Amino acid sequence: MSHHQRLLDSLRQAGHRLTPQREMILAIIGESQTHLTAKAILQRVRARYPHINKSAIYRTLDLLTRLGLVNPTDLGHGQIEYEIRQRPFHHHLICHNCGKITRVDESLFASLDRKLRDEYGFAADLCHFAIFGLCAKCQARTTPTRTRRTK
Amino acid sequence: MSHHQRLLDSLRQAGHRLTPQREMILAIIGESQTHLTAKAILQRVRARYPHINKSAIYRTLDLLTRLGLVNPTDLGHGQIEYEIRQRPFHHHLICHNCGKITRVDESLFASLDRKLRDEYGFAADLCHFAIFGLCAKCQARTTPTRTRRTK
DNA sequence: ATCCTTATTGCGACTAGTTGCAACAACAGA
DNA sequence: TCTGTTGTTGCAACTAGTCGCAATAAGGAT
Ligand SMILES: [Mn+2]
Ligand SMILES: [Mn+2]
Ligand SMILES: [Zn+2]
Ligand SMILES: [Zn+2]
Repeated sequence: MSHHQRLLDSLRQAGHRLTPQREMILAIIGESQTHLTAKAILQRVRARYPHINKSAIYRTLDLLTRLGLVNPTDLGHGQIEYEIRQRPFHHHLICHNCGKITRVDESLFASLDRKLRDEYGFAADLCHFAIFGLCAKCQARTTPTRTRRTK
Repeated sequence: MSHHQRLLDSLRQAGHRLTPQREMILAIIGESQTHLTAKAILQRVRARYPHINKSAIYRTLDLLTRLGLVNPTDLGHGQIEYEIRQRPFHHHLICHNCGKITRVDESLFASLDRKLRDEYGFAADLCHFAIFGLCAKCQARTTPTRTRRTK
């Protein structure tokens, strides 16, 4: 069964209607190998279905998020970006200074997940985090010798 | 030295000007014991200084964030909320289902911090996370006995 | 194939947040 | 205290995202 078909079925099985708008949005997110903004999705759908409105995009993305099919994430680009939710999960390390984004595996969060369950009984959604900080290079640069101020 | 004074000094020492607008915004965030939205801050500043514009609020909050003095966080209420950054850090567990917010200590992230440094040389800003998921009560409710569908 | 219920849509008006620009005012220097 | 530089402000116009509502159409039932 195709990836796209799996998404359509999830929608129907949750009791939602399958509209051409939703089908196209799902096709675009399902095919994409990268994070997509709502604007990018709108533009791509419009290419084949000019009538579509941005509300349908946002409402569909919201629905898919509630169903656990996509992850909305703020990667610091000024708009939310969407990505299909797929195992194995992954996260992103984002450098405040140079903007470099590194993809990391979900296993990093295993111990945090365990602690949250054990100590708080909390079942956390640890499926797509954006973690900001300084990459190795920028740490070296912004703390050169610690003797002289950078201006 | 007062809490408020410490914030003012940080601004000046970083080479920024101390305007009455900034002073009032800092006073309000510094005194607040809770997360505040930009709107709430604007309203409180306006009470004493009616002329102030929302741009000054957003720009000041942005500056304070860049200087590491406040944390902006999306707690799922539809607006960003701001809070003074203070040690010890803390994070929040937020239940998708009932909205309950639990405060947790920064120590939870110690092992993640270590792993990111060791494996990626990444110095993460782990000072104020919002972690969504299901609280203990809501897990019990939404997965009752696993034998019968909920509707 | 037709009908009916109601979920979903497009639309327009709204809120949250950002940005370019000209006027203003902090503050360093004299 | 006065002056000049330039960082900061208010403003207005903009982008991102949300919401209420009337029109539409999905899909279950007959
Ligand atoms: Mn991703
Ligand atoms: Mn907090
Ligand atoms: Zn970097
Ligand atoms: Zn709950």
